[in-house]
Amino acid sequence: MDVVTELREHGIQPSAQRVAVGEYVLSTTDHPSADQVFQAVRRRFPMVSRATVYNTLNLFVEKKLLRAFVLAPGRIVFDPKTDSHHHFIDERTGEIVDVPWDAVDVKRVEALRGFDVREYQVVMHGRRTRRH
Amino acid sequence: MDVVTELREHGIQPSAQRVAVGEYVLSTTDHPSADQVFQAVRRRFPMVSRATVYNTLNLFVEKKLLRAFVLAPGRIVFDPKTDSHHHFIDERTGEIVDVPWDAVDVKRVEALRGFDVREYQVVMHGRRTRRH
DNA sequence: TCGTCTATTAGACGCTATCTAACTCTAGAG
DNA sequence: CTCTAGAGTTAGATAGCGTCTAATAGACGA
Repeated sequence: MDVVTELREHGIQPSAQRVAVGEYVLSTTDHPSADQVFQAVRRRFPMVSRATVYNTLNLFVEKKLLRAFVLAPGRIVFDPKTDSHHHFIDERTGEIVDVPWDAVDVKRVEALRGFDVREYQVVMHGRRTRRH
Repeated sequence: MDVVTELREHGIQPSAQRVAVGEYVLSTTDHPSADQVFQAVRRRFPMVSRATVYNTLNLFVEKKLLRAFVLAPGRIVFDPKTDSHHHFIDERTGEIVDVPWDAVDVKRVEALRGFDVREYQVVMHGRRTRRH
């Protein structure tokens, strides 16, 4: 889908900078950090400022175009997959891989006493044995 | 168990500072950040330095007295429970609560193709409906 | 006691993210 | 079309967290 349309559908005014950020971050599977997004966007639009990229990413998260995922201290990474899925983190490379929701069975989360669980995911650590 | 003994059993030379850090962090269920540990320890030992607290926490993690979790932005959180368990994060207060391993069923993680999963946990977000 | 290795310290540093104040742009009213 | 208010962007300052450095202090065996 067109990025401009996608922004409008989520109630976001599509400025040039927002489209530039969106074109990069909404089509990657790399789980980039905010600064990686900043560097990537600046390659095409050298006048874009750090503040705008951070503002835009936070806006996208607020408007549910992106999800933020906390990987390491001081490092939030962004994920354009807004449907539920799990994450696997390679302990050697730090690489983050999406794991399909159905690949793992999780039961009884909803029945937890004393908690109203709105969302959850399984976070796995280990080593990748082969590419997909 | 005595903190001094616990340190020795994990191959850690028990200095005064390490015992002070250990007495606080090994007996709390609060999931404190490194800086919270620093503030708490400094209340009792005002001469202790930030670097020592950070060094000590990293040493404890390395020696498996603690586990470090990155669950909230910009915050490593330390957890003296070294047995497997899950985590629930209250989206209003940021409070982190341990969830017993058996409270949730997770199946098929070991069978994931292409991944050697060494450890995993379920991270839940939502609202707490009552105290335990 | 001496010497060496370990531990601690204050402060500097680096990185990430947010804030500030000035500016530029845009959309809508008239 | 012009004007204006609000939205968006900007560079740079600032804040928070964690690590590093160089010097000092302490512990332990010979």
